[in-house]
Amino acid sequence: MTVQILPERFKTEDQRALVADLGAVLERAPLFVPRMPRSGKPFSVRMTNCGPLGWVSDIDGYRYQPHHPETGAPWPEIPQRLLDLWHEVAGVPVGPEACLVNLYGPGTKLGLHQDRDERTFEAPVVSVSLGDTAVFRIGGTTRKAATRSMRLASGDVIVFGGDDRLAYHGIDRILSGSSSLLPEGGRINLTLRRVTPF
DNA sequence: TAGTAACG
DNA sequence: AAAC
Repeated sequence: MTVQILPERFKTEDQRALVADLGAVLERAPLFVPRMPRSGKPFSVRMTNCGPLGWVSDIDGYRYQPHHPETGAPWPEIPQRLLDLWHEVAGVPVGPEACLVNLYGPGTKLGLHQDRDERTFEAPVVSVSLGDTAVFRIGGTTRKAATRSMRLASGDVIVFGGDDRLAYHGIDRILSGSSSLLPEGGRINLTLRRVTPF
């Protein structure tokens, strides 16, 4: 098992500081609704990004690009405390290039998927949970592999590395009202990724 | 197949 | 009815 869980890696004070950092990101890079390739069906999660590259999905497919799909502006910088986290836990001599910001409200789900649009899988994916607890599902590296459910609470960090870098995972449900961290409620997930080889 | 719906 |  190379999925590493760091429970409550961020205490309340640092979680609040992260939320403030994200407020600045959201001002410059508004949330957008991703859509499924081909069908154009909308996701229930809303997204934005920070970093040199951002992950987007629309009718043309999944990809990383350097600009916001609606404003055309470059993504804002990744907040320093997230860069610090990466350098502490990722175990690679380079920084992350993308930080996907996912906002989950009540009823938001994200189906089982792999993070596989990067051009390198050498670096792990580092994920931070903030706000309401999520019912998270994780499986193996094939769709048929058994899955298990676990809860992710505010401040928890997961590192997907090694054999589990390509593990299928998703969000079954958000436990609304389980945290008071976010003024509007809901959950934010931050996903730090290296996109290009190093 | 990062989506949905129907079924048991 | 919700979860799977």
